[in-house]
Amino acid sequence: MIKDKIICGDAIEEMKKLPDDCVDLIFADPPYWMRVEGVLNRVEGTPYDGCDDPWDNQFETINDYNNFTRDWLSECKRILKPDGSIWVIGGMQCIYTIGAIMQELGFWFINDVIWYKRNPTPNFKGTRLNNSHETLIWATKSEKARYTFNYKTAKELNTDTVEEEKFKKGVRKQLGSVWRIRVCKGSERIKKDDGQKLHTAQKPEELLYRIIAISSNIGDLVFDPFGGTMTTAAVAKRMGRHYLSIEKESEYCKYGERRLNGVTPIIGNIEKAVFDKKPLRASMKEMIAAGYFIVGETFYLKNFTEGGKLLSDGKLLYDGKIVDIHRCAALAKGSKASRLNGFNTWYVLRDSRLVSINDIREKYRKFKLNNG
Amino acid sequence: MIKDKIICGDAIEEMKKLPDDCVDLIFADPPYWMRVEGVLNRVEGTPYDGCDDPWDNQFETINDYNNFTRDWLSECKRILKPDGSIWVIGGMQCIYTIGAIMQELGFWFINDVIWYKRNPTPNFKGTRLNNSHETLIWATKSEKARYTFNYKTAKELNTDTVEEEKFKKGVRKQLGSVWRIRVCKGSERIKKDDGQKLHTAQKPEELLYRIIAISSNIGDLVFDPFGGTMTTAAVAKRMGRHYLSIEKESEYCKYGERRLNGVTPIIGNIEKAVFDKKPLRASMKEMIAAGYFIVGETFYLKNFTEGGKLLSDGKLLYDGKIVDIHRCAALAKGSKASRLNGFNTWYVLRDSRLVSINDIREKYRKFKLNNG
DNA sequence: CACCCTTTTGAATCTGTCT
DNA sequence: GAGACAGATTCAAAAGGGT
Repeated sequence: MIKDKIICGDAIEEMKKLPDDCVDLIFADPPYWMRVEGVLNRVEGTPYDGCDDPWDNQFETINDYNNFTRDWLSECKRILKPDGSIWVIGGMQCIYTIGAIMQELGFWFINDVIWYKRNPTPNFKGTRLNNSHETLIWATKSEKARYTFNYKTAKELNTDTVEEEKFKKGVRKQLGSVWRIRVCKGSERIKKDDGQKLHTAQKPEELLYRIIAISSNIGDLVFDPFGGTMTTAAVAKRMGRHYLSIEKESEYCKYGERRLNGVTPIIGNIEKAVFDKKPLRASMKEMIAAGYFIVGETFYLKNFTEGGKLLSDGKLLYDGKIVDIHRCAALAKGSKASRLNGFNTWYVLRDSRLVSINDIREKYRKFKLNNG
Repeated sequence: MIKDKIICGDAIEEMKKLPDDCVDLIFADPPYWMRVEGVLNRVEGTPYDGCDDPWDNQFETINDYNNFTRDWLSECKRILKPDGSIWVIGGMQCIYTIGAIMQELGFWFINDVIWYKRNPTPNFKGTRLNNSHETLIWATKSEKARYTFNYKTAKELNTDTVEEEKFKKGVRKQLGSVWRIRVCKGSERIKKDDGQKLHTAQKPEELLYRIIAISSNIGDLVFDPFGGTMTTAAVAKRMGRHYLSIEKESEYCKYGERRLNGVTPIIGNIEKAVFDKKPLRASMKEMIAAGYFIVGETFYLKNFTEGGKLLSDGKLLYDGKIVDIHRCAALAKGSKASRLNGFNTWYVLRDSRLVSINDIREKYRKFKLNNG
């Protein structure tokens, strides 16, 4: 499989050369149909294509744009792995068409995400509200897909709803669907040799950083059909992912190669998604067999209330009934719920002191990790 | 024309009975088609009382939903005045379908607006990003529509990007497309006589307040095809607009009537959009005719420098040339500009003291307002 | 009345893996 | 594919109750 490459060519034609189910993550920033001027533009307004190209003429009507959208999305769906996911970004001119076609093609939406710009261009004319956001759609190929979502890593990155001071102290909240991110400006902006900016719609690296951190793992292949300034590829490489980007404009490809050559991977906890690593499975039954719990011993609540006697199958005898530790937790606490997390509820006596069964489980997991 | 009424019946059928081009503003909160199944438990185990409305889940396929959407939007387009506008709200499950169909029907998008919820329901299971927004589309029937947009009123209402303290001091910034508004909870929520909430998706009054303040004027007719708890009608009535709402559920209509009976109009500067009121036109010529200026009198700069003699057509004789007061201001101040604002430049003698001609114009405007 | 602590609740496509 | 079972999971705001 081709990877870590920029392909200079037409997105749809080049995608057709790729095999089925070959990429883990797609980020797409497609051209959009601006009906005001009848010119095909990127979000924020730069012309997408040279006007001498006959490819332009396909976009004379909204119907042509729909067909184009359906074509590239269909190819994306084909090359995306069953458990992979896709992000598409767009402004109000195109995102509704794109979203509707995605649903028509069977894509299943995980979230739509708002990029709420910290420093949008003001609307000088005062004829409408200042357009200060763009929309991203995050989706899978099907409802059943078990997509990568590094929930805790996302939480770790959440600067949107936690004030800066609290954030520094380590306070983290569940990440939401509105992301406050700066527009790409200053030194981040790729300049041509003549000092002019290469592209007016260059996406900020922070946006791609979040997307890749949240929805992919180290070593995954990140694909971008409309590579542009190669932000997707650059951030993917920096984060230890593989990349593959298609771009039609040879000038963008040239500067993109140069940009990618300057990127060195930096792999930290976020990149490795260590917060989301799943612990070893540890059933009560096997912990009893390993001697970490003793059949017949009493389980207590934190306040020393007796909560049941341990049976050999890992369940508890409580009030004459045999129930699992989670159900028993709900009963003992008088909860309306049928089950509560037993590991956060129960304590046992060790050296005359109460010890959380969760702590004991952690010890067992370390043992299991070291001893096969 | 029917107005200030709740119509109990099917939205599409009842709209068909209304004439063409009869409403100024539409707010539509259609069924979202959430596709929720089963019971969702909170972390503590209690069930979440979400959207179990059969009305929301009546659609079998995307095609059914598309057809329904196309039907009600078509009727909305027909009854909306040529210079009116429409707001439609939806979540990620439906807004892309809605937006695409609106564009297909020829609606012209002014803005899409994000309702960024201050207190969204968290994602209890950590399965995806916390869905903390809904999307509104604001559109007209055609590109040519001269829609109402109270720009300065919008700015006046902007609490989203100005910190509270500065806001209190009167600092205002251009209103953007992301609105930070609380979810409707607590005492604002309409309760049934048994104490249960009437409706699972009651919209906050603040949201409607902004919409109506920004995109309508006193006396306009505000229409809502899916009235629900009648928030649209209630806020419209409070703001001195006429209302017309359709609702299928007779229970909602009953409580809606009760709610509307309790509403008294409160008309302030926001409601009247005074910030956006254009001042009366007042030409020099008509002010001379009304005796506010005397032909032949001298116009002075603030420092008593003579700046020209007033002619009968309202122009000034300056340095042997006949020029208008704005051009003359530039000449007299030696400015590089060809024209400066003459009303801020010139003074005339009244009772031996210099008086700004702008103050005299204000007096004249007051007179004109009171005397036709 | 002020303050503090607890309880309630909001348009939600809301579990994963092994047998 | 169904069933068993292990394991992981929430935030802001307002209402209500007690001191």
